[in-house]
Amino acid sequence: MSIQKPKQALYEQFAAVAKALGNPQRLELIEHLAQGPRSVEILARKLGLPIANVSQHLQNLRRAGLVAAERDGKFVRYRLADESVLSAFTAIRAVAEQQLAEVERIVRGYFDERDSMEPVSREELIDRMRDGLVTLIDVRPADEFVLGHVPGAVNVPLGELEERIGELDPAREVVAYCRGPWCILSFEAVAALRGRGYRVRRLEDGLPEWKAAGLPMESST
Amino acid sequence: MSIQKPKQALYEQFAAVAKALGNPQRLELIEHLAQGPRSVEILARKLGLPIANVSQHLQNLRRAGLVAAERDGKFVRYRLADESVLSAFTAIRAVAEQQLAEVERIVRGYFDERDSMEPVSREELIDRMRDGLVTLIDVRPADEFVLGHVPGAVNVPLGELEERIGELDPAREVVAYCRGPWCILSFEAVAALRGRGYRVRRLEDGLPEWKAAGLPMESST
DNA sequence: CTGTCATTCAATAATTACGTTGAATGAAAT
DNA sequence: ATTTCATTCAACGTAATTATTGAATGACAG
Repeated sequence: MSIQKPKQALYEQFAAVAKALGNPQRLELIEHLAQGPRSVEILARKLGLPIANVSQHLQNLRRAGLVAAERDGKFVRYRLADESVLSAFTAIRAVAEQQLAEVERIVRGYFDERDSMEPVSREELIDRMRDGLVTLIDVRPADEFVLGHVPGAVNVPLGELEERIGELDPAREVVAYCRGPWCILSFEAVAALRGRGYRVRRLEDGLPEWKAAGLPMESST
Repeated sequence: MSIQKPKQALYEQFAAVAKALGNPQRLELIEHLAQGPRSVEILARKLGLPIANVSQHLQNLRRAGLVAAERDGKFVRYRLADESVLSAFTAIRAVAEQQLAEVERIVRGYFDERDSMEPVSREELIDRMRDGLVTLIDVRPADEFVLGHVPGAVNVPLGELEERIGELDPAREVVAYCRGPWCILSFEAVAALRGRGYRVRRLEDGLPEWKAAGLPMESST
C-alpha cells in the first residue's frame, strides 16, 4: 500500500506550519511582521525578550516557511513569507474568538466598559474620513508609525496621549487603531479618551488587515 | 502598566488553537470530522491508531475548542465545533502549499505523471455534470460515502476500482474526488484510470470544501 | 587590523507533549 | 446482575520544546 507514506508526510508538513504558529511569542512576532519588515533587535525590543531568544523563534518560523530573511548590512531583515501567513494567523484568531469565550472575557475583564465598544468598520471609516467627520489616531509607538500607517492618521502613541490630548477636537469623533483587532493599545486609548468625554471608537482591525485589504498606505520617510 | 498581562493571555489563547492543530494525527482527525460527525472508534479505524490514543487527541482538540462531543448511546459523537475550524485548517494548508515546495514534491514523487494532473474546479464540474458530460466518482471508502457525498456521484472505493472498472464508460471523462485537495485516494485513482486509457481528472477540492461552499449534499440512509 | 555591533550558534536545564499500557467508567443488552 | 462494548483515565518512559547563558560569526567603521 503506497498510500500511507505520502499521506503521513503531507500531514506532517501541514502540522509543521501549525506548530510554528503554536507559540505566543511567535504569534506576536508575526503580528509585528505583518506591519512590515523588521530587524531582530527591533522585534526583541518590542516583545521585551532577549535577542537570542527572538532570533531562535524567527529561525523557527523561517524553517516552517512562514517568514523570510535577508541580510541588510549589519542587520537581518525579517518579513512574512507570503500573504497566506497573515490569513492563517487571522483564521486561527477567528477560531479562538468564536470558540473561546475566554478571549472575550480577558479583554472585558481588563476594559470593563459597559457602554459601546463596538468597532468601526474599514468601510465606515473611509466614508467618514472622506466627509471630514472624524479624527483618526494611530496609537502605536512612533517608530512603527513612520514605517507605515493609514493615510490621514495622526500618530499619538499611547504613552503620549495624556499630554497631547489638547490636539484632539472634542467636537469630532475620534477613531483609534493599532496593530490588530485584539491589540490592547487601542482599547486603552478608547478607555482613556472616553473618560475625558470624547466620542471615540476603535477601528475593527489594525494596520496589517488594512494593508492586506489592498487599501492605500502612507509612510514618513 | 496593565498592558502586558492581557496581551500575553490573548496570544496564549491564540497559540493554544494553533498548538492543537500542530500535530499530524490531529489534522487528519479534523479532515475526517470535516466530512461529518464521527465516533472515536471509526476515527481510530480510519487512522489506524489505538483507540485510547485517538481519544486523547480528540480531548486535546476539544480543550482547544476545535471540536465538540456529545454522547449518543454507547458512542461519543465528535464533530467540528464550527466552520471556522475548517477555515483555519484550510489556511494552514494554503501556507504549506505556497511555502513548502516540499508538499508538491511529496505528491509528485509518488505520482510521477508528467501529463496533466490539473484539477477540475467545482464550477466546471457542476457545468459539465449538468450537461451530462462526465462520470463523477467518489473514491472514498463506502462507509464515508453513505454518510454524505456529492449528488450524482458513484461510489467506487479505491480498493474496488480495478474490478469495477467495467462500470465506467471509456467515452466519458471521469472526475474523481475524495477527502480534500491533498487526499491521496483521488491521486491514485487518477493514476490508475489514466493507465487504462481513461480521460480522468481530480476535483480540485474534496467533500469538506464542497460542503463548506454550501453546495447540495446527498446521503444514502 | 581592530573594535564594535547585530545576529547566530552551542550547551544546559526545566517543562511540556507523545504514544503505550492496563485499569476504570458508563451505557446498553442478555 | 452480569456481561459487553465504547470511551476515558492514570501512569509511565521517551522525545521535543523552551528560555537562558556565553561564546562564535559576519559585516561595517575607524
